[in-house]
Amino acid sequence: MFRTHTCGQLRLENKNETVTLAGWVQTVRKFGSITFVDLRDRYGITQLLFAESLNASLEANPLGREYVLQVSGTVNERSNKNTNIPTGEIELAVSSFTILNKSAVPPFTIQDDTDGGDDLRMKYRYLDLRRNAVKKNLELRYAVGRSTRNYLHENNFMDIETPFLIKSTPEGARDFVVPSRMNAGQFYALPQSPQTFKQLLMVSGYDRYYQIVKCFRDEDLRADRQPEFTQIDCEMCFVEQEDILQTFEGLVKRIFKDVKGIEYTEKVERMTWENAMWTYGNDKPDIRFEIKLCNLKFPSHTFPDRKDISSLVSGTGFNVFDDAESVIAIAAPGCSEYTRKQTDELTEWVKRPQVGMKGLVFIKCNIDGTYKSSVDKFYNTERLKAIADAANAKAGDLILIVAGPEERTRKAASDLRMYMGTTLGLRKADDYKLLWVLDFPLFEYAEEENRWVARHHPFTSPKPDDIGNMINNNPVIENAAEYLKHPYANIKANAYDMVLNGNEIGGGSIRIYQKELQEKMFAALGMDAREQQHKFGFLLGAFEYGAPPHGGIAFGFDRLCSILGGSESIRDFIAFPKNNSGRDVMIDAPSTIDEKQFEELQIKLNLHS
RNA sequence: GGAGUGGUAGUUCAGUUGGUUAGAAUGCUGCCCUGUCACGGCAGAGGUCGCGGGUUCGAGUCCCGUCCACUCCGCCA
Repeated sequence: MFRTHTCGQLRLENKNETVTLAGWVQTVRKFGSITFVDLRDRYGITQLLFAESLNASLEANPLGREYVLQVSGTVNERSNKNTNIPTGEIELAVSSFTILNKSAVPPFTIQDDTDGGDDLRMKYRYLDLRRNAVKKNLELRYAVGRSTRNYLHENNFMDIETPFLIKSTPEGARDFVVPSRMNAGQFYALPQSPQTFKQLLMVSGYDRYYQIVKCFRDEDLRADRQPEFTQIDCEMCFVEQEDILQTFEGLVKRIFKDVKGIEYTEKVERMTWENAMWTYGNDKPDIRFEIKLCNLKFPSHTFPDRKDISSLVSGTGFNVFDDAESVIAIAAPGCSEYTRKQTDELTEWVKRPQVGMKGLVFIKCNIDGTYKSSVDKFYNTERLKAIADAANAKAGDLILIVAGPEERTRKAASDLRMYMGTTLGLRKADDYKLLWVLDFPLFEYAEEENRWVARHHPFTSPKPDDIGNMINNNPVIENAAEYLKHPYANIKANAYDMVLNGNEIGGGSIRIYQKELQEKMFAALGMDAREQQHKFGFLLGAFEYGAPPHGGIAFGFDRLCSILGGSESIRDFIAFPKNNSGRDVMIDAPSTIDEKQFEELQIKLNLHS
């Protein structure tokens, strides 16, 4: 045995015991003839005392940061205790030591507050992982995983592995492909998710399946996206939407309890997709704060059931509003005293290319009940008051109004809402609000191809009421300009997303399990019978043999961990993440391969440029 | 595919209007120090200013190109 205890273990009650520790040198503090060394392992830090008797030995074998050390000695009570660390009441008076391995000087400090930048930390990830801050994140990830497995196991879910080398499918994200040597000229794809396999497991009667599993999507990355990421993937049969919502609210609540010690007792809110878009301009709204959108003007075909109040802003000669497809306001609480500088900053913010607004209109609802707006020329007090009332603004609030094309304006209003929420400190880190978003549209219109694409995926069932509508109508879009009038535009999906503090943490649907409906769906997505057989013959075949009603959900494991860990970036919660360009800068992947490998695969490169 | 920001010592950064020898902190090395725990003190080493080209008497600084990183848009069923 290299050690009798860990570096986080010894306490005052171990006083006078003879022990052996092994670990890494965190710091060396030399005081002439005595030397203090902090020894670190996964469990903590223990201070070592090298007394005068070891001086010569230390000079012969000097210690540096990150040297691997084995030390034996006696546990002493410290004369000066350190209350900042759990082992701070004791120290190990070293009687003998062995340098198990030396270390080069690390390129950055291995501390909670490292001086290393992201790039460097990624390149030396094995050093970064020694840091307490990163270790805590991986521990949290492990805890989330354990909690998940415990809950699902207790609820009769069965962990079943599914293959990674599968078949490329047309819909959805770009596949990572893997050439097959034994089947020259043919390719596997890595799964974007185990979707079809888990459905087949339902057909096989494994009525509750789960897996914490890697998924692969070859798309451009973001701070919160990785080319390979992990999902908590689940499927159940003989269930309706309500059963799934209940089961997986339970899972998330359990994770809160196990990992964060939070009893989430309140009811999980629910909202239709239409209502989310109307009220928050976003299909994953952060409902921790009250600010809501006021739809002063909107296209009637987008929200056919909503009341038109555009007369409040139209017809005063203010062209920006008169000509806009949509005009949306939010009331920022307590901001009526904003200075010119502050409002200018907000204007600049919405004019950035990412937001893309031409400008921002302000109405200050002064404490004294008067109004002051940047468009006083066009709007009298009466109108301003009417707008303020519609926006639910109180005295002391600042109304921000954006105008322009519907989609962009709605997104800008939502972005602005989130920005103000953050700026005003309304998005509190320790506040968690769960939300189900329901009744998504089943289809989206793909302009380039003039056809429907599945918003969720092609296995999602329409709402029961919409099945007839789907079966009995021709999916072909005759008039591209009026695709919104096509019966398919209004079909709702039996799908649901779970949203936590403005993040989509999971999503799923009740699946199609009837062969005919599945064929209709594929046809709606532009697949003829031949292509359907080629791509999904196995699934259609399975549906001929007693497929049960089923549905499921998948949670983004990395993102869930990052939210629970209070971080923006999922990279902090992945042991070996990839950078923005999908590179692993530590092992330098992807890389070229040997000519021999190309020959075996019978593949030739044909690089552009 | 598009937009923006950045790249200067091992590391994190500063660097004025284009002007003498490019700085700070930290880390590193050496010496001193018996109670530190962000130890302290003294001394020292350490630079292809991402790369290429241009403007200029003179470029870390201005211009063009390029590479890399990050953030966002498109994309991510």
